[in-house]
Amino acid sequence: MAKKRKVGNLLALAVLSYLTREPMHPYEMSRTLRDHGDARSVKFNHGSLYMVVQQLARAGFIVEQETTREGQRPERTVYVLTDAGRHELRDWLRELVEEPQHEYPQFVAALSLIAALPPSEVVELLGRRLQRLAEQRAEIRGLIDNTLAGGVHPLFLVEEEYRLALLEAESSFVERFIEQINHPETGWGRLWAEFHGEPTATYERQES
Amino acid sequence: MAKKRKVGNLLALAVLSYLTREPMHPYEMSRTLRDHGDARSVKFNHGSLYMVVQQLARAGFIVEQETTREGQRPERTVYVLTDAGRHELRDWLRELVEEPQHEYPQFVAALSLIAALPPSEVVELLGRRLQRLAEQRAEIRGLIDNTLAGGVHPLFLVEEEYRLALLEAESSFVERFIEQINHPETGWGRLWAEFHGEPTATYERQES
DNA sequence: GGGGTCATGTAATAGGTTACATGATTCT
DNA sequence: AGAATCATGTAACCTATTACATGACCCC
Repeated sequence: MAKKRKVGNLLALAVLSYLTREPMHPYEMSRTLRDHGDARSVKFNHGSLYMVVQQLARAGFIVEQETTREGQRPERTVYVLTDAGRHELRDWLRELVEEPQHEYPQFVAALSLIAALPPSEVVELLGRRLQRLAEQRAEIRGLIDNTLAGGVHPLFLVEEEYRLALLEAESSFVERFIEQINHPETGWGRLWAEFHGEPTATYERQES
Repeated sequence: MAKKRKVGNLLALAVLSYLTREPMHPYEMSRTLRDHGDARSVKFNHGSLYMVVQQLARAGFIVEQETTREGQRPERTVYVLTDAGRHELRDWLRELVEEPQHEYPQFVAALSLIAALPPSEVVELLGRRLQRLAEQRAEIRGLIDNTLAGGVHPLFLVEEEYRLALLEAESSFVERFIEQINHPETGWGRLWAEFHGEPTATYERQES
């Protein structure tokens, strides 16, 4: 499924959504992206924004409203949403909410090739990952609490709650994985280590 | 963190890893990617593979070994891993296992802008998402079971187990989210609906 | 023996990221 | 007043995706 959009970059989705509120010039979008914290959810970089705006204009989803200039600053072009644009926004959002997309997180790739590292090292690395995951969770939790304390409605933080849920799931997974490698009876570590020509002592079954 | 790699595409990681086993020509890599099912974990497309191979060669991680030709088929160039390549593979893998990377899943973006849709619709869409999530979980579960039945060691399926864990977490999250919208006392639906100028009947508190 | 599709690669195009440019403002 | 940073945009470069090309093999 997942139809091919004329403009596929998710930045474009944010732009469309901002323009439903009021016309804007690119720099203001840029500012909003960062201030409003949406840059945590959508990959953002200055250059791409101008590109995306162009693409949206070419596709007829937005149009130039006026070009103003203050003093000697560069001109700022203000854009407005068209009907087509409003439609695209809804349609796209609907699709994203309804259909889970197949994605390629880096950790998945790493896991699929992880046998290339020796198990002793993997266990160590996974341990460090657990720490970092805990830090990230704490950070998000902090962000959520602070923002809520400022009177923001929790609806505007769902994406952070979601991220948090995923991080927790990942942490549990990693813990289980470590145990599976280390388990003295049924652990995978032994075969794995042999395969690497590593000393297998750590994984040796204790025949008492 | 996350240092800048000379070749950043994860396809390159797979290529490096294949080449630790034996020299190969690009088409064989392509084949392996698909047969071995790694294309589920690493975004793959024919064109990009040749590009990545070029980049790896330019970076000195692999070198041409020989160029053979069978009959009138196009030439096939066989590549070997260099020491630098072997080193890059380990270093990269280590990083990916140790450091969780900040990523931008589509659903996160959608959630961050979801207030742009009216709550009644959102609930419906989320319901459909739940179904699809269940289907995907079933599919992965099936894949895992079949593969295990074929005698493959579970270590080579960790990435699928991981995916599964994430899908489960997402499902729970979505269920909770739906409840939060619908909850008759504390639900978010009401304010949200008003904000959209929707009839709020569904969310009206029943003052009996 | 003509129509698919497999094997194998190159070239054209579009997309995204980094670097550059330059007036304005603020800091010390 | 010079340094740093903000505001605003363009251009150059690199990456990735699609399209094109062509001989071989297989099916009916």
